[in-house]
Amino acid sequence: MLDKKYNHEQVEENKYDFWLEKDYFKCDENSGKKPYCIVLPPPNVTGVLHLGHAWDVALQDIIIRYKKMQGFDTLWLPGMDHAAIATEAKVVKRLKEEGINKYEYGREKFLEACWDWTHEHGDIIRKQWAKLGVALDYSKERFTLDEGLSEAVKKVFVDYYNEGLIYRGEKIINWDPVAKTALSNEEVIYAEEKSAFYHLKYKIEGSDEYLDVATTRPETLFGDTAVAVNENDERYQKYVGKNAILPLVNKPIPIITDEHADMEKGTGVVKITPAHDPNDFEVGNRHNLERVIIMNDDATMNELTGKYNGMTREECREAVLKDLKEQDLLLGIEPLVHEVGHSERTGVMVEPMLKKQWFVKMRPLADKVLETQKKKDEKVNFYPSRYEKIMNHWMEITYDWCISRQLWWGHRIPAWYKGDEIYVGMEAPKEEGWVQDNDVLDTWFSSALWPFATLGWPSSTKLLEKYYPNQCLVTGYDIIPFWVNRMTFQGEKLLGKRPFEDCLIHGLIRDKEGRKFSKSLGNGIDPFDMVKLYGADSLRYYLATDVAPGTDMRFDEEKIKASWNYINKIWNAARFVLSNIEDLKEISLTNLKKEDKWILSKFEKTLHETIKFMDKYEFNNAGSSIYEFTWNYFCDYYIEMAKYTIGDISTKSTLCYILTGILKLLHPFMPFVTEEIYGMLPVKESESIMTSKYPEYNKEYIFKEEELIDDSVEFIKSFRNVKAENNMTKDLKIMFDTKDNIDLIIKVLRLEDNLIDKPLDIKSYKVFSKNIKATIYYEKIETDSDKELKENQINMLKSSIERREKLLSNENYVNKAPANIVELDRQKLAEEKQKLAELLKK
RNA sequence: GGGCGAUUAGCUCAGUUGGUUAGAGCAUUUGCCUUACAAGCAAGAGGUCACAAGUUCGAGUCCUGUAUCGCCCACCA
Repeated sequence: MLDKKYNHEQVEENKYDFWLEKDYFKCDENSGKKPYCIVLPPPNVTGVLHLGHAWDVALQDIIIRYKKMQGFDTLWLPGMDHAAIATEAKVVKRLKEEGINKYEYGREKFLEACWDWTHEHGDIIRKQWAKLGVALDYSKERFTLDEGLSEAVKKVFVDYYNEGLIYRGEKIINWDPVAKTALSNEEVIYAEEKSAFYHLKYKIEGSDEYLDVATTRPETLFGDTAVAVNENDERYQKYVGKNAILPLVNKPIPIITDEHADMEKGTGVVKITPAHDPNDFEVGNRHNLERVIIMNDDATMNELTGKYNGMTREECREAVLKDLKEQDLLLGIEPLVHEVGHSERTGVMVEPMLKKQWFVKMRPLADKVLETQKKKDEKVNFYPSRYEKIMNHWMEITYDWCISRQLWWGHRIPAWYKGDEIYVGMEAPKEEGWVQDNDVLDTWFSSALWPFATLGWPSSTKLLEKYYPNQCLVTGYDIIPFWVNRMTFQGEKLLGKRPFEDCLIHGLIRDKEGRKFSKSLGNGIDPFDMVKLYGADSLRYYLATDVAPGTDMRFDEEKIKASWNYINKIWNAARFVLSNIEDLKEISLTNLKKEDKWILSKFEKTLHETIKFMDKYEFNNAGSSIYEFTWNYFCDYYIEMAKYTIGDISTKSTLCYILTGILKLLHPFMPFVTEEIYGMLPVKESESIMTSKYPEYNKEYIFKEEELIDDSVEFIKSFRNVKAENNMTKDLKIMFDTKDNIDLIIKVLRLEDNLIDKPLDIKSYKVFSKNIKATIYYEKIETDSDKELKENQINMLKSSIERREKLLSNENYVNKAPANIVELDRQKLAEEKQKLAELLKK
């Protein structure tokens, strides 16, 4: 006998180990079954799992368990990401707390510390996955920095280099002066900041005239090597060819014309700093200007800035402004709010700087994706489809990807230098004197290979053959530019096929007020606190069903409680069923009663809907569909009715059949409790619900309406309504005009002692459904509120009848609207008229 | 400067191709310890679907515009 209350702790204990022991999570690449593969977005080993991860894996587990039960050979491949810059920052911080400096410690020992960190957090993450009950195939687990991935990464680098798709070049890149590394565009977060246009006086050499140069970054003037105006700008033509005097420095720099100078913007005069601005860099190239780097790697000013040497950017700006003012070179300050780039990881203001870095040439790779996305059967299908636009747009505008990072934790770049010579290869050159590049690759360079490198690529393995392309990828929309896009162009370039057929995108989880979860706000919620309080099943069900696909979610603990209540409801329904079917030997759905047929029909309808929603990844809709069936039909009606025929084989069979069906439909959402209850069924097809078959839509159990009890249900509702609205007590009397099909109604409504067969001469109330009619006799003094209620009812009926009559007299409506809709209106009208007549009679 | 999303009951959210009187959970009101469940049962109340105009017999749903909020993208000196 089950406990009276659902005990999630007890239910969830040991189940995961049982599944693992039975190898239920393992794929079977040698089976003839159709493959269904998802690779898990590898969480960073930086930390532990948060609510967002819980959401992400819950969705994937639902898909995997659903597909497995449907007979697919499922592979859900787990793994973790070494997260180069993020992990390195954590390890640096930890060492610092121990008084150790990264550089003094040395590369080798530092990497050891990183591996220690990785193993520690990897263990925690695996335990967390277990708590959530996710069906990951650990025998295939990978790490972005493991041997296989490293080989794949090297191969891509070498091949691309030989093909000209990877090159080393000196360009303006985003420099993180805290992490002291280059960043890609995607790693730069733009945020609005209060700033100003500073109008600087650049005097014309040998004249009293000057140019008004507006800039937001006066401290970069030391790197100016020209001043540009537009060639069509008549205001400044007379100065072109002359020199301007660089303020403070008093160095002459040429006044040039360039298309970059926009007459409409600012004063139309722009200072050119080729080593610290991407646009100016281009201008510099066009005009062969000198590139003067004026900052150190930590973004302090360097020796080229003279007395400002050693100042931070901010200090230097203050000092420069002060000095400019003193020398009457500051024309004005115009307040301005603009977007300033910050490092995604360290939060520091990014410095555009001229650096020699490695790049991936993006245009040909991106074009291939744009081409493929036009082909219906070859494209990545996004759910919701609008996210496809984000990827396509990115492919259109993307430019070369800076992949080198001045870090230690990661895939070291397979390039060696000897003087001016470069060697790129899988192994170090044999000869003496070659020195390997010190840098590592962007962490996303390896994760971009995740859908196939984890399956053995570049070797042609059985896994790769069977599970590539993956069937689905699940991730948040914030990861599309970093990861989804890059997997797509890499997969299509390297394997000639999309990496996954479907891409299910979910939103971000926020706190109750709609704010992002963040350390600084201190609003974080540990999902495992929730697991402890309500169980993993409750948390998963909540996460999977709360919002429509692709939208953000506001965290609400009350809803997890509601999920718990739902499971408790299922638990108790199971308690009733199991305690009454202990002696059931087999399910026999013959000699069915009307109510059996009714619930079976409802179940088939629910199943049909559920499958439709599951296949579209609309778990919220699938969830509601199952919920409604379980609670409102099975519990509220069928179980109540079953109590009166519980001895029948057909009743027991139907109870068992429906309960089994509910458990199966819910299993992907709440694996633990469904496994627990499934294990107690007297008749079942397999040891575990995980290896049972998902129900298939069966028209055999769709019965005709006249064989069902919908009409009785309608009568029951009508009776309860009249009884409650008139505050009737148990001593009401009722006379049935209809004699057929009323036994069940009498039982459910407990009317055995209230039946009479002759009218009484007291106040009466009509109760009826389409086919069943009865009169309640109940004497009660009518109060004002009763009268009001009745009047309201009459008025509502009258207005509804009026509306419908008008509608039905509209020829356009009757002719153009579908016949069944019109017919329905006619029926309703007739019913309403009848009801009104009954009410008015009294 | 482009693009996307949101706006529906007190709160959090659903509403598929336009079609019964717009739904759910929580909260709320009334009545119930009915032998699976009081974390429950039964019955209610609660919404001019942000605004305006349009198409249509019919609009929460489609078209146009507006407002507010949010997000993404973009080299605005």
